[in-house]
Amino acid sequence: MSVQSVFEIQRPITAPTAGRDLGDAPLALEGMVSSYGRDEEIFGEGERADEVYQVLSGVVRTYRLLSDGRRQLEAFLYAGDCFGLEMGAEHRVTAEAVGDVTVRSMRRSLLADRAAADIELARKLWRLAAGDLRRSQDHVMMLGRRSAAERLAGFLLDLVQRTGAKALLDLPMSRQDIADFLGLTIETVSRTFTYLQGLALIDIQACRRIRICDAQALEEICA
Amino acid sequence: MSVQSVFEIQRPITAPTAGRDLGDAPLALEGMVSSYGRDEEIFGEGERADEVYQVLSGVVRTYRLLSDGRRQLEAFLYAGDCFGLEMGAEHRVTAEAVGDVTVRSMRRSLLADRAAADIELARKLWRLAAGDLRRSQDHVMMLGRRSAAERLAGFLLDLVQRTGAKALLDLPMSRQDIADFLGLTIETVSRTFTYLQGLALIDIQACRRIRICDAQALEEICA
DNA sequence: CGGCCCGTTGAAGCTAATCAATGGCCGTGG
DNA sequence: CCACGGCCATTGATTAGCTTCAACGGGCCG
Repeated sequence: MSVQSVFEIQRPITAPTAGRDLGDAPLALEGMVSSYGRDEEIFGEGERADEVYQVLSGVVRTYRLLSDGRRQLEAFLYAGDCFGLEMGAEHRVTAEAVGDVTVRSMRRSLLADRAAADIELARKLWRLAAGDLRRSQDHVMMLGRRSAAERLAGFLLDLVQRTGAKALLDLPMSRQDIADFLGLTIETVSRTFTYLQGLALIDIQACRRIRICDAQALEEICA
Repeated sequence: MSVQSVFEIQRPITAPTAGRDLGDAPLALEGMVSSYGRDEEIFGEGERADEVYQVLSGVVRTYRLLSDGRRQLEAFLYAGDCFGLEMGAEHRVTAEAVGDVTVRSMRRSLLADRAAADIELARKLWRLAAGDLRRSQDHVMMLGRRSAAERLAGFLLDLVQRTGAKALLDLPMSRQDIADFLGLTIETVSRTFTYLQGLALIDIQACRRIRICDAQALEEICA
């Protein structure tokens, strides 16, 4: 990890942030900017949660491990997304850079102070938590009693929506990451990619470059 | 559904509510009390989310349906738990009474007004969302790539913790409810109950009355 | 050019789903 | 009080889908 600057000027974050009902500007943290390389840990499960983070560029994954080594990914975070904001004293997940990543971090205590004085900020934090909740609930829907094809189709469509990509999807994450997010094995994910390509719903131009050929059919698969 | 009274005096809710870090009293809504019978709908997915609810007695289930009829339960709500608090205009889940239930409801707009003035209330609402998020994330962990025994063991232990039961668990919900919560079929849930009894970890005194014989072994199963 | 990592593909095994039948509990009515 | 019917849970037999184990391939970097 390398620290690049402290208290830079806030640039508006252009990435889509989940819930948007009342006209609310996306949250922008203020604090120092850091960089992380591929697979580098930003914070670990169980560490003190003193800092809150926001992705500036790249993609971050959060996950928890079971005692036997199985890994469950909780989320992929894109530019604009915040993470590491805990109610308790400790981080409940590990956060790692999927590829090269830059993040802005802010002291949690500072954010709490601001929120105590600024009702608008408090509201934003609430929306943030609610947005994460919504995400997590959608994740539950994706895992319970769904076939591999349903899970992968849903995953791809979610990525399309989040990244604003029209048809050409760049997957920053490995097959293993996808498998651990969807509760499948890497082999099943790979086979399911091939299967969807066989249906002409996607085109695997490279293993991390997917063309969405028939988004509507993918939606139908999601049921 | 039957309305019983309006603006009753608030009684302190004694049920355990998830996160508890700073000394915070549990949230108590103010509003009218209603009763619902078994399987009665409190609100439906897609309806306008004008009211927020808190369970006074009984158990409530929330779920979403897929187009082919599969049902994914999101949560079981016990006394003290709040539900129906949405960011958007519509309810994202359906809420039903598992058995006989009484709830207190409050106009969302009223709650919003209070929260705008009362920073302490706003904080409570945030904690509430954060608690729900934590629950949902635990649910994700329970669904991704876990065996039926792991899921059921985790479910039973979660119930023990939430209800404060020592060893004798009263299950208010049907096997179908459990199956739809855990992403399994009713047959698998039933077989897994039998399997855990075979290991002498539980004793099925009646199909809705379970004695936890070896909580530690159940925890080990959860991995 | 060679090695390594990641992804794909193949074959066999296993877990949970599906299809089907039985059993037990409870409320109703004879 | 007992018989019947309906609902829920359990159990059995079979099937389907995913995992596991294994080998191969292809791209990237030294």
